[in-house]
Amino acid sequence: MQKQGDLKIKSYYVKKGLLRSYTIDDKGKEHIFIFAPEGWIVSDMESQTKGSPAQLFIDALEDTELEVIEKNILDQTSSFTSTEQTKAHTLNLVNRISTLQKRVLLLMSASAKERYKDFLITYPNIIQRVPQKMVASYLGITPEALSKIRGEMLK
Amino acid sequence: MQKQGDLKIKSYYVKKGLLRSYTIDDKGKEHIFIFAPEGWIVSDMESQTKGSPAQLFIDALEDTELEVIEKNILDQTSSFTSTEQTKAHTLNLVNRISTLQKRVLLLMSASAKERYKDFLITYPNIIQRVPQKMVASYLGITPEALSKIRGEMLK
DNA sequence: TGTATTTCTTAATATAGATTAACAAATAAG
DNA sequence: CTTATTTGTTAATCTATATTAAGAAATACA
Repeated sequence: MQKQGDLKIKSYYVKKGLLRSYTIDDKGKEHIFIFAPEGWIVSDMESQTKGSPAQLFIDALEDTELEVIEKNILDQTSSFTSTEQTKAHTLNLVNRISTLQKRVLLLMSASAKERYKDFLITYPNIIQRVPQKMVASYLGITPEALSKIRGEMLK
Repeated sequence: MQKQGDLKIKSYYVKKGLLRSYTIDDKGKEHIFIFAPEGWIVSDMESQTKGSPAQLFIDALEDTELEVIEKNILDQTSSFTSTEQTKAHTLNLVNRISTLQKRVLLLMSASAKERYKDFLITYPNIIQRVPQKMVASYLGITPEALSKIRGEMLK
């Protein structure tokens, strides 16, 4: 009984609080993939398939209450999951792909200011809750650059 | 019988040839998400869930032979799919997420030259098969910038 | 409380990559 | 073939963002 292709995916529903999921690059710099405030779902996913595309970390930026909504869907040992669960799960993955694709597109085609505006729409009233340097880390720019952009936008 | 959450996902195995999947941004510029040479799998996915994150196009850069490997997994009408198929499908999605995440990370943390090197590793011997301007489009830089980078790398 | 540490702002300078332009090389089309 | 169109190169200039630095504001800490 081989274990190849074994996948661990856990998804959490954020009932209260705020999470971030991020990586650390070669140079030791943090890069935030998503923020997850109330109502969002985060997946803690780790694929053994390819050479690991840098580990993902998740941590709480506020006191947070979570609810585990699915677990180890593809685990070879514990086999049975309902179709409903599978559907919900797949929907999750597809949404995640959409989000990431949009992110790639924005990084390739939009200026830092445009990306910041998109951030404000994607995460309304989160700006008050996270330090600006983390927003910068999400946007892929330096805190200084973000500060300047915000300054410009006040006119 | 409602249709909410209806998802269409088709995946193709590339037996021969070469595909590209790309978007067109507001400014009319093309941005390539992935190349798919022999042995790769492309998903033509369209989620009705959120405000469409820009349509994805797929087309062939060479005469290409495809094999449909899964279809409409979550289609509400045709319900039955084997667990095996579901697993393969999920694996697909997860791989796609890994790839996209790596892409986001590279766009945020690496220079154009570093991304180009990564491209060469990810797609060995594809450079001969696609026009340079498409590689540039994949990297998120201009053809001029890529030309310059290639020039520098020859020393 | 006051002091230390972290975060944010502002400004000067540096740099990667965009833009523009002109030309060369390759490919397509008559 | 000959010409027209697309693709790639090179170089000059411009611009967005990084880097560095120093001070201000906020937060944590003793």
